[in-house]
Amino acid sequence: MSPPGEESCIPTDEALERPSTRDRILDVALELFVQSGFDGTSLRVIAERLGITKAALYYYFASKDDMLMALHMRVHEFGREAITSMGDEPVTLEAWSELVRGVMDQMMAQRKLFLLHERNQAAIEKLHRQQHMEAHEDLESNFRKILSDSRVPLHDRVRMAGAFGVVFACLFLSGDAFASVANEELRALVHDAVEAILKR
Amino acid sequence: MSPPGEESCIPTDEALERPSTRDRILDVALELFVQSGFDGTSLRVIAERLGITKAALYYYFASKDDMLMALHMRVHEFGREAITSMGDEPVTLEAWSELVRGVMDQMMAQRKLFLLHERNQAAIEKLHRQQHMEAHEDLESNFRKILSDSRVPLHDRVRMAGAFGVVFACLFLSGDAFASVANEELRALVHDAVEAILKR
DNA sequence: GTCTATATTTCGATAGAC
DNA sequence: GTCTATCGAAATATAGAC
Repeated sequence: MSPPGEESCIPTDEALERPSTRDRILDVALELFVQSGFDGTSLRVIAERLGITKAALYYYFASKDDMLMALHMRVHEFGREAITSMGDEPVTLEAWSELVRGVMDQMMAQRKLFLLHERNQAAIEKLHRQQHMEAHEDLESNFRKILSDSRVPLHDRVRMAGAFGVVFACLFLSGDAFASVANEELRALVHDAVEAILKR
Repeated sequence: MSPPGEESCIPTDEALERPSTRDRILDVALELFVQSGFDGTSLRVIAERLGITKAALYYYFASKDDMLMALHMRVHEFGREAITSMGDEPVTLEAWSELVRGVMDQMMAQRKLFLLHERNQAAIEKLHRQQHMEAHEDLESNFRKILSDSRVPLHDRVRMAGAFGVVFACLFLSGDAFASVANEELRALVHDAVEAILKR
């Protein structure tokens, strides 16, 4: 009993601790949700890959949706600071360039988490509806809100959306076309392209 | 009996004919697959919205997958000419600009069809696996093949991917942020942004 | 914490009348 | 072409022993 929620990570014995069962479940779930989609992944295969049974999963998660929610929350942490750093004043192209660069770094570091969102939009939106998460403040809704800010010239907003699209296309839409390119080299090339689109 | 396949459209009586039941089914399915995802849409709700029963759907389609496949094929027609127009010689930035412009027009005209693909990648990939569609020649696989062509400088390939991302972000990732903008105005602004990224 | 066993539901699909 | 009725499969989720 007393199923563990999102426990605070108090390192009891230095950096010796292996990932908890809960985290191992989430790692496997993330892998499979990206590969086969949320709906295409049954609890049975998740359990099988972990070497446990379906029922054991329910000790850690109240439902399958709960797993998706836990993974969804992981992404939030990243987007939060980046987005909230922009206040309510109109965004400038220079500030946007800075933001896009930061988001790109996070996307490269947490590739799978962002792929999860790209490939399971329907399932995640369903979650949002069920849990009445109104003022949810996630990355893409804030992204869209900024792009709707009529105080910023339309020309600039299109460039801002486009700059983000450059990153998105190079990291995700391109599949593994750039997989053989070193991270630093790709980062520099993408950043130059972003600059080209945001420069006046 | 004799369930109708993809019939050739011989206009029997001028432009008088209303959409066939088969097409009405596909229209509703497209709407719902985009809204709730393929897996999140049951045949029951499709039938209900059409005012018929589940069983009636099977007169027109052999399976639910068959519906998705029919919609998938609709997109193919668009991408084909655009992609096959580029032969096997290395793509230039100028040719790519032309191609991106054409794809953008098709995306604006057939928005829902492209949304279907963006939001149901997992389901469509599963289709491809089951039907062993190897040399499938669809839009995104050709897109990725071109971006992997090592005869083109990496710098240019990143720009090409980015240019496509600009379109993608402005039309899809931005949601309805640009919904109030006239098509022609948006088209011009996006194209300028694409030019900025493809210009040497 | 993990198991076996089972309840419950929903969905895709089929059979056959009309 | 569309219906009623039903099948069979697979999934999520629960109960309770260990």
